Amino acid sequence: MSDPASTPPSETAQVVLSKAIPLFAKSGYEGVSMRGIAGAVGISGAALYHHYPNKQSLYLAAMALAFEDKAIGITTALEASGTAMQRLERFVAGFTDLIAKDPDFRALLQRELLDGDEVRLKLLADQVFMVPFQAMTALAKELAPDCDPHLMALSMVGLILFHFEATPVRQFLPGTRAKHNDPKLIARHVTRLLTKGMGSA
Amino acid sequence: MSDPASTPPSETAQVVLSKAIPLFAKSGYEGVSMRGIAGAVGISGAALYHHYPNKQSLYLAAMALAFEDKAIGITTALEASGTAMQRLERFVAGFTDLIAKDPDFRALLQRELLDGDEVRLKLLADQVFMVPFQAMTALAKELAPDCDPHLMALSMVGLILFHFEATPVRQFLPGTRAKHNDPKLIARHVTRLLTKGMGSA
DNA sequence: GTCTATAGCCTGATAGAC
DNA sequence: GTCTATCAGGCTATAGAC
Repeated sequence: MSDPASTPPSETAQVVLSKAIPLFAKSGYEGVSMRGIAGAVGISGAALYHHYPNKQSLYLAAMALAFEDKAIGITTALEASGTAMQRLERFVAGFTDLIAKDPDFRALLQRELLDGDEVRLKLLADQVFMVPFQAMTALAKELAPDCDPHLMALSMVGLILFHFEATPVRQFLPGTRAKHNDPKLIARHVTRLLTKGMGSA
Repeated sequence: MSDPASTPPSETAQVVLSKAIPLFAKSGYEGVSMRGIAGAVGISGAALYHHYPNKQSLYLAAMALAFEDKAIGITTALEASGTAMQRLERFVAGFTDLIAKDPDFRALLQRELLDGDEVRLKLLADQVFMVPFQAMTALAKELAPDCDPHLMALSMVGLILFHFEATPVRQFLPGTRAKHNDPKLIARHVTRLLTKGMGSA
């Protein structure tokens, strides 16, 4: 059982989640079977039900682990010292790096946006986005006082995320270069676009 | 059978696709059964196999139909007369409208980016993005000659798309307003961001 | 805590009548 | 072109031994 505040989760229960996360990221909830997870862990399918009452609760626990602590890295860059511009630059670099280095997190994020129910979306919002989002809207108010800060914060996230979402289709589009996969280049591009727009000033 | 260039596809074969598209958009490939599609059409599961040899080919035909003609609306705005700025504004408004008015298309686009194999991604690239993407990079070269046009074109798409992708989670984020769902407002926000950035100039 | 065995259901796909 | 009936196999979940 995964249980809040009574007994600590057993070691195997944690291992199960760590093996399940990449599977769910790659194939989604319906594309992964309990047998498949059990096989990855090295136990039988029935043993899973000793740790989690059903597939849904296992999945929810996996999401909770996959999203754990993700807010911290995003927020620190936003709340660090420096000018608003410097904080923006650090946030873009940091979030780009996070997405680039944790493809499972990115895939699960995309999947939850498509298929998440109220409970799962609230988990995602509370655990990942709530805190940094407020710092982002605050930053937006500073840098672009005449823009809607809510829309601006979403634009920041989407601008970065989409360059990675689009990776699989980019190879079929004209003008692709290997460098377009480089997180550093993407971060520089996004920062420039956010600060100056397309205007060549 | 769905067949290229020999016999025209039967009327039922088309109806099957039009019923399958919203189902695949809502639940994904694995989340939709042949029986489910058959039920939506009003025929038995076995009858489907008279029109399509298996589930995969039915899905592929559904994607081909869902993506049909999507490039046209996107491209016309880009190739219309007027200044580069006017073309950008029309493109953003047009693409935002397309995404807002065809949620199935948006969902299938997201799903293909997550789960599409080479064949399906190439279909998506060729049928939807190839032509407008070239017009977009050309526009980017005009408006932002010192930026990478490939990255800029992707940024335009992602910036618009993400505001709709994020809709289900936005309700749990601070500062949400009903107006943030308005395509016109989103288009205005994106246009402003693309042209001027966050700078309050 | 893990196993084997299995129930009960749903799946994609086929056979053959009409 | 559609039907009913069916197959073979995968699925979640449970029962009960160890």
